Amino acid sequence: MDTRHASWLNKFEGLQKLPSDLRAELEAGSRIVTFPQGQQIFAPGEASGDLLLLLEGTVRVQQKSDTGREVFLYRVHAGDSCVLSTACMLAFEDYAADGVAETEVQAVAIPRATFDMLVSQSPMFREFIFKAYSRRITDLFTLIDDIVFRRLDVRLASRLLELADDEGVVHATHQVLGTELGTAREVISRTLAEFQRRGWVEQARGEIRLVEREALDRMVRASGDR
Amino acid sequence: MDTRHASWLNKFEGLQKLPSDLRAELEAGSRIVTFPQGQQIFAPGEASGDLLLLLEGTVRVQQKSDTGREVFLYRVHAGDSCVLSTACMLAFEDYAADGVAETEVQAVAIPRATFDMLVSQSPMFREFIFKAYSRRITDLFTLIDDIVFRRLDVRLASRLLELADDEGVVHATHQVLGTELGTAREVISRTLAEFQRRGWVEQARGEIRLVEREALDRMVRASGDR
DNA sequence: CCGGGCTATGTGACGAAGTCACCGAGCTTT
DNA sequence: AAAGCTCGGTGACTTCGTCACATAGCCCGG
Repeated sequence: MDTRHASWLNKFEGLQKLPSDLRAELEAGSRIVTFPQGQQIFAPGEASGDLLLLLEGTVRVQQKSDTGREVFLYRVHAGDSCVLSTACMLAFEDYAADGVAETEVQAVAIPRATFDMLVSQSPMFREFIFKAYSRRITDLFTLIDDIVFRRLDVRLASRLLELADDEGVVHATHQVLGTELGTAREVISRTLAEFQRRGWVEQARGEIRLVEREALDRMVRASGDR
Repeated sequence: MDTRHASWLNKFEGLQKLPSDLRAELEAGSRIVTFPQGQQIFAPGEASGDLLLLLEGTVRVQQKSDTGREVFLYRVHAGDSCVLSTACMLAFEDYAADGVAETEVQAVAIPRATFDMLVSQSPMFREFIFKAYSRRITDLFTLIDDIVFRRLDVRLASRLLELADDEGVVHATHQVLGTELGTAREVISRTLAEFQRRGWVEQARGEIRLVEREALDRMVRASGDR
């Protein structure tokens, strides 16, 4: 292994301190893959067989309902591992979630054999994996909590702040925001109209400019933070 | 190890075929514990340090919200492992879920050291654990799907059928059903009143008698099953 | 540069669900 | 039997989801 180049391993906090023999094996026993934007990365049917660690880009994981609507579940960022693909790997029964590349995605694909080897040999790697699982589970807990208890305007305000770019502009249609929050487009339209009326945002087709971040922030803050 | 008595290992489908040396180690390196009904089994603060496998009884896992209300997340049955306790084990940051013994509970407590040993030595045990994680995650997916998309009357009907005993009686207060479904007591009261008006159930303090299981069943069936 | 045809957004009416305030009815305790 | 609790019932109101349909911005071929 070439030790001059910055190994992708350094992107993953839990893996940086792996003993060097395992690092080498991991690098040798995996490969780097890329997906174009919009590509379906995993789906109920097709078991990929690899564990994916994201280097670049984001993957959105969402649930298709029978009724055709979709709920956003969580987002996998660079530096995260996509543990749901291990569920795929184990060919675990019926689940309706699928993962889509939101941007172009670069990831490390660790095949089952390498994965098994590492899990058995390295307590550190195990911890990495288990932490990833726990994190997903706790994320889902807070999502449920949000859906059940928090008001929609607060959730929307909070999400807008998250999604805004450096200029304070969110590039997303009302429809997209709707599925992100598990609600209907109309509700988003109405809520945004209200924000606009208060002078907090300005809207154009496909984008929302945050004019008064502070106001949005205050709204979020006023209801149990997060 | 005494091989005449039925080992608790046989209660767990994924563990029955463990090689006998590992079986022995597992039995030796773990202990059986019991909790009285109502006992808190794990909570955000206290990391128990053990992985629990349930032999008898049920544990309800729920999320406390800041506002004081609670959401039911899932139920751990006999034969399941309580993987969230591994999250505890790893002392994983902030999560607000806690586990309570619904009945008297008997479980196997596997300490961290034994757990580590088994994970590293047995692919079968690994699969057992990973499947347990995946199962929890997919359960949470369907819970979210339910909360977002299914009508409350359908969810209630379905839950009543699940919770009914052999005589078709559900022993639970409206409040309890409310938190099970992540909704308010009043809503449950109203919905049950409607069921009663239709002659599907009869109510007494703290119990609901299902008179027309078929009707409830039909209602569930009529909306995308499950 | 004009007019389809697409996609994004606006709106009103209504139904379903959650919230609040308060009441009364049953069980328990003393 | 009275006090005190838990459980359940009810009306008024708000928020949210759904449906149907209108309008507005955008792209593209002619």
